[in-house]
Amino acid sequence: MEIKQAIEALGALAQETRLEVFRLLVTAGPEGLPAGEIAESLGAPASTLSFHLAYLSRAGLVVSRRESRSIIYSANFDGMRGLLDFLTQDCCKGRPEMCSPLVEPKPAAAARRAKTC
Amino acid sequence: MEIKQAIEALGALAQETRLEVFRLLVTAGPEGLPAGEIAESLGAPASTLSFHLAYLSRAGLVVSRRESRSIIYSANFDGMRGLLDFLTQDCCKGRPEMCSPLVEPKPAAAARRAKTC
DNA sequence: TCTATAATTCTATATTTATAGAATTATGGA
DNA sequence: TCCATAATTCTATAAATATAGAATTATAGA
Repeated sequence: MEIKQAIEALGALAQETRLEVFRLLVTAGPEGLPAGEIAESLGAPASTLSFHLAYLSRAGLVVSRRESRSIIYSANFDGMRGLLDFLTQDCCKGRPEMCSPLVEPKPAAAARRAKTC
Repeated sequence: MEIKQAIEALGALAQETRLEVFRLLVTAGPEGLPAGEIAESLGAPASTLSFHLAYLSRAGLVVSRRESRSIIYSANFDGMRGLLDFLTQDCCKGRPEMCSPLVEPKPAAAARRAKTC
């Protein structure tokens, strides 16, 4: 991921409503949620949400698809992974020891990671 | 890291000059760089840089110390790690498989991570 | 103490972002 | 085709951010 793209993604998440939308979509998984449901869930007007969803979409953090009259939004995990990679490599540039272990919230995480090693 | 703090850190990095400052400070390491050198290095006026450095500082991504007449800024790796943890846990909430392996740039990284497992 | 240096804070201005009602577009069913 | 629903785009306005010169503060050396 290049720097311009990273800045766009960072800016997309640097706002309360959008970060909440993203979190909501992450928990919703690949099935996603229709725009209206997201707006209702956050208690914001449809036009405001539409603005934020477009922002997240431009940033590559969510994707959308039409399904009958609804437009379904879902988290773009590849996009998020791209951002995390950018930050990690940026942060660790030349000094990898300073940013790892990246996550160690509870034993389960360590076990999970052990699998991939 | 809580959500307000994460938004501040994301916002701090979501701007070209500040992201460049942070990258510069990461490569500079714990010794850091004086404010003037950072400004000169980026070709921006001192007052502009001061504004951005204060922003990064508020966000917990850099720290400063006075050294004679200079003020030395350095990357706060703990702060950055906090942000990465927040994002990773947020992104992976309920579906950890979607965001790992987080980094796999070259064999060295895998070896490095293997040590921590 | 006086002067030069390093940086910040003050101030004004320009730019970008956010909010939300009104108007518009797209879809599906009667 | 006509109507209701789901969303977006348009528009205006408010709020936050970014830029940079001028003034101020802090430190060190002569």
